[in-house]
Amino acid sequence: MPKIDHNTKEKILIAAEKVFHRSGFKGTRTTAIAEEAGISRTMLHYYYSTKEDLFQEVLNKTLGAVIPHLSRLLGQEMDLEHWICHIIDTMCGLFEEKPTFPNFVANIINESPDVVMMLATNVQDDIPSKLDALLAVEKQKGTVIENITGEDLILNIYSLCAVPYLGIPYIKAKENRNDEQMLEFLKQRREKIKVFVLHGIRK
Amino acid sequence: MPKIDHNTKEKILIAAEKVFHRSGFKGTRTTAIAEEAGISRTMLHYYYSTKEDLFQEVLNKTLGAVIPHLSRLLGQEMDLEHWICHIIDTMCGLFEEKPTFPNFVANIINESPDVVMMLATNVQDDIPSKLDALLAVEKQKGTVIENITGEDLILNIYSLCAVPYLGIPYIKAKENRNDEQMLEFLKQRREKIKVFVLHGIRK
DNA sequence: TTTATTTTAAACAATTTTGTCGAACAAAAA
DNA sequence: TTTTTGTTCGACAAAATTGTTTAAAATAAA
Repeated sequence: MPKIDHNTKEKILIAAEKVFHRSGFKGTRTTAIAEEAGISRTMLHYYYSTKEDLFQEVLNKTLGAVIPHLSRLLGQEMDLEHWICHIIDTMCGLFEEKPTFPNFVANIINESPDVVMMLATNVQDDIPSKLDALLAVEKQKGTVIENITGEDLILNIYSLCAVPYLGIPYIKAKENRNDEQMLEFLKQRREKIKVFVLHGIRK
Repeated sequence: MPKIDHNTKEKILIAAEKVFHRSGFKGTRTTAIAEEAGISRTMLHYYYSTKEDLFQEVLNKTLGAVIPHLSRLLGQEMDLEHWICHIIDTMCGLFEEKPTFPNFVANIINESPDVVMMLATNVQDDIPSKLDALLAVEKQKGTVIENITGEDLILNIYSLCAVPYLGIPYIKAKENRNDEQMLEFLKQRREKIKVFVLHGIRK
């Protein structure tokens, strides 16, 4: 039995992920995906019947990639300060692996109300509530400000980590950075975010 | 001389702004703009010859709306702390006026390399450098952390202010907020950002 | 070699999206 | 009133996009 060339199918999925993430569903042309993958548009329909199907695969793959990061995050016991650093490392690690992820999230939020509803009802509140618990400990010790919740905190962290990835083309153009310099910028930024957040909640 | 119905033309531009901001150029259908404006698609071509033209008008209008905010911002002398609060109020005020603005910025950055180049070379560095100057004063006094630049700071502020607007549909769905509750959330968030940022740079 | 699978190119149809045209209509000017 | 100018709509043409089909290679397994 002749084997299937998973390589091409995989190439298409990777290209589709890139293009769908950047441009949303309506904004992408299947031609753009084929070009990105370096194959003919016929091949695209050979492995994935329609644009909708391919998008669904991308959606599954992308959301699936978040799960292991989440469980690794939740499976460890430490104090607030260390856990915040842990969250920032995990989040930036995910974005380094999938730099288009923040774009994808922004796009589906504004394009697919059904997916948003699914996420809003299904996504675990584990992280905000764990943060609330750790915050409560520190508040009693008087080491952190009162007027902040776990939800505020995770929103702050997501904001700080995600925006640089939303603006990569701009940040590169602004200072004429090449890919290597961009990575260095993001590496430094991760550490700066840690300092900023830890100070930001300190009383 | 018969008068022109500026009302319809304006309605189209407002609708186009909304749709282009949310979906980018490739992602928007002129039908969606016409529906949003409550007029027929023919009217759209009557006032604006092509989709490209209309997008250009939206681009001009949107970028034009930023100028007064910027000049109001730069025209005042105050210390670091007050100026940071001033920036946050100005930025959130702009986003309140144009809630789709952060989306628009994210879209053109990933869709229009030419606009990005134009912005990257033309946009004033007034704000980062003014922040640098104010930071230098405070660093000498020893009241703020050393390892932060004006660029870091403005990126932090933009991140914190913009992301909630990128995620409005999600934030509304998550807690079943209506429009009024959403406004209240954003109002409170503005104040929380001020506290967070001021603490975040404090030594 | 023979066979089955993968790949491409080209042509094609179907659908969606964009843009145009002409007739009808309204309102102001003559 | 008639004419002119500006506005609106429906029908239509043109272009772009998606998806299918065919034939012909290239490739890998039997």
